[in-house]
Amino acid sequence: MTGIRDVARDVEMSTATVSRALRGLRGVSETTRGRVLESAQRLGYVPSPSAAGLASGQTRTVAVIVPRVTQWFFAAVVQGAEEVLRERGYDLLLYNLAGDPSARHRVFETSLLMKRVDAVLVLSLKPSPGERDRLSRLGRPVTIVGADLPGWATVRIDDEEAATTATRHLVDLGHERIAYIGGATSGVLDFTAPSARLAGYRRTLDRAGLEQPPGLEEDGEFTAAGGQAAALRLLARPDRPTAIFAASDEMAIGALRAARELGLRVPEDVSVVGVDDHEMARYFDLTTVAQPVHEQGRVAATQVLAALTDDDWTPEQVILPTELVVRRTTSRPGQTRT
Amino acid sequence: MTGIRDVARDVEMSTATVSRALRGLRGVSETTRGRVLESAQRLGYVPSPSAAGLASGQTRTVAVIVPRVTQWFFAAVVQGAEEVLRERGYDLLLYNLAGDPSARHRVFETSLLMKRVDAVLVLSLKPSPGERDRLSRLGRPVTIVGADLPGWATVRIDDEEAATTATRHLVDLGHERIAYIGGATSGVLDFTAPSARLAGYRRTLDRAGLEQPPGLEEDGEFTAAGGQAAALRLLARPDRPTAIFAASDEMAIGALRAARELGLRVPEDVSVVGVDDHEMARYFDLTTVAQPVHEQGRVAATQVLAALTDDDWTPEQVILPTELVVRRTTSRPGQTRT
DNA sequence: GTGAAAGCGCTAACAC
DNA sequence: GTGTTAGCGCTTTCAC
Repeated sequence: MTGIRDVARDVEMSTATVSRALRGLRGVSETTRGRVLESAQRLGYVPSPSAAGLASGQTRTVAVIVPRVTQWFFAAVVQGAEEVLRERGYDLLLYNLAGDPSARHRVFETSLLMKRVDAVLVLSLKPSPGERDRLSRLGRPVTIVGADLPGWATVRIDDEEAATTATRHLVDLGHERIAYIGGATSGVLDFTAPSARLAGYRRTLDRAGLEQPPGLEEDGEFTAAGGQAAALRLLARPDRPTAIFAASDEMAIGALRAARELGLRVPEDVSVVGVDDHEMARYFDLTTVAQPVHEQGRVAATQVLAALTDDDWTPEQVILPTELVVRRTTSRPGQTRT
Repeated sequence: MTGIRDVARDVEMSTATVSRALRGLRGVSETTRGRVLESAQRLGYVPSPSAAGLASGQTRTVAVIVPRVTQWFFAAVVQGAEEVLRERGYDLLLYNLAGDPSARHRVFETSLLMKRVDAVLVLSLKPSPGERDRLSRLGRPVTIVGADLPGWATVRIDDEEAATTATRHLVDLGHERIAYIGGATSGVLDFTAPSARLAGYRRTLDRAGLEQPPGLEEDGEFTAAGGQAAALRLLARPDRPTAIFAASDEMAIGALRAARELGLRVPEDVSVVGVDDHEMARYFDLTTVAQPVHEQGRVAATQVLAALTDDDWTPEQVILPTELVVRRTTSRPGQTRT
């Protein structure tokens, strides 16, 4: 296993110079650098991250904590982050919280990340005060995607605005009985989206002067199955809503299925709009409020890397734009789309 | 930053004993272990993976190389692998090949993985001879998911059988013009699935004594968009097929959309069957051949960990079962499902 | 622009 | 059951 000493011996230089040359530091003559690079290449030298990490205190690794990789949204954010990390020579350590209830505690409460990574990306989780405390004790840059947490570096969309856009779209079409499918607005799973989207929905109905009969807000757990169950309850009501705003495309897709099961036509009998622009949304002809998913990952990664490099870096809150994408699951009440 | 020496000093023992106690090695009295654990806890000791890695030559990290995390199939395999790795205290380093054409080369051809990870999981990629050479030179356990590579540890389904199941389902329903949507069977992207599934399709038609008019096999690139384009070509033919077997659910979903665009009813005008049982398949009512995705990840991870632990380990080829899931996109030609 | 030397924080071999 | 002693393979002062 050729090490840096072998290269040093080969070019008849000290390991210090070889190390500097290999890492592209200044203070090495171009001739030397050239010879070192050639030698390293020829000898098949591969640096040891453990040794470099131990000596320098930097691991060139970033932890990405994700609730559930199998959800397209998270996978897409991870992919965006991976791209920029890889570009800059950083590795991505994946912490998937799904499937193990104790995982969240292990990752956040024990400080196992401390000597393991240079920075942390947290996706769609709003750390509790205790968890925030731990995170800051890490003494490492942290960026949170999809949550609103003043004082922390965050990347997200304006969830309330997204919900407003979706709801207003339904209002503008002439709907008056508009139901909402969302998720729990409290508990450990409260990232920002559930409450902010609910708020946007309510406010928009308010502004439109629409009454909000009780029972038109259901919990769909941000999954397709949950959305289906929620929609089944909503659509079975005597005062059936003519439109449903689901706070995520996956729940909206579940709602579409519920409608079909009940023999209801979409959009003639019920309009459905979601949020995300999930990769499958277009195959369902789903009207939705698109958000830049991949881009959020890129921005978040760029952010922590900047924090690692710049001395005078301060946490920034980035808000990315959303856009209504009208497809074929929404129309005026009782009408086919024109 | 408290290190192992602080703990050693605290319990008045050597760092060697503390190290042994912390790692649960035998040869430490229970009393000592107890005191060490308590002390470590109290002092907030966190081990340094870099130091441990340097000293032991083990990183307790496994690389997972995936073509594209945003594809549900890969994300699900990753999730399965992550679960068992995490259980056993291993970290997962994600290498996503999508989005960077040079990534594959960098990961396989340079030996950057060598001192970085203890083992490697490769998903749905069939390494070229050169890449295989590099991989074995790593001197680390490697398991390949979704490819058939004698001599290597692999986990997969019987792709030819899966294709046979799907095709025979269509034959049994009475279809005679059955088209196929698959992917390139050569080039760097040739994992086993494309060619094996094509073979299964052809063989089944043969056995059924069905002629295979040319032009009924199309490339859908294993994506929904590709499947849609392929189906558009197939369904525009004068001798329109009455059924389509798509080698992945994502392509099948694209085919469903193509049918809808052309005003064709599914399954009355055209039946469609896929492979995978994608999480969205049931929302499309898609008939498919289900494979245990998550489980393949678990088995693969279990395999490399076994290789790491057992001295007398030999590469094993694991084949997991598939199962036909009949939903509503297939029927007798010209008929609604009964 | 380059080198010498001192670690980084652990683990492992061997001694007792 | 526990301690001593060498490193693991780099990076980083501090000299020159």
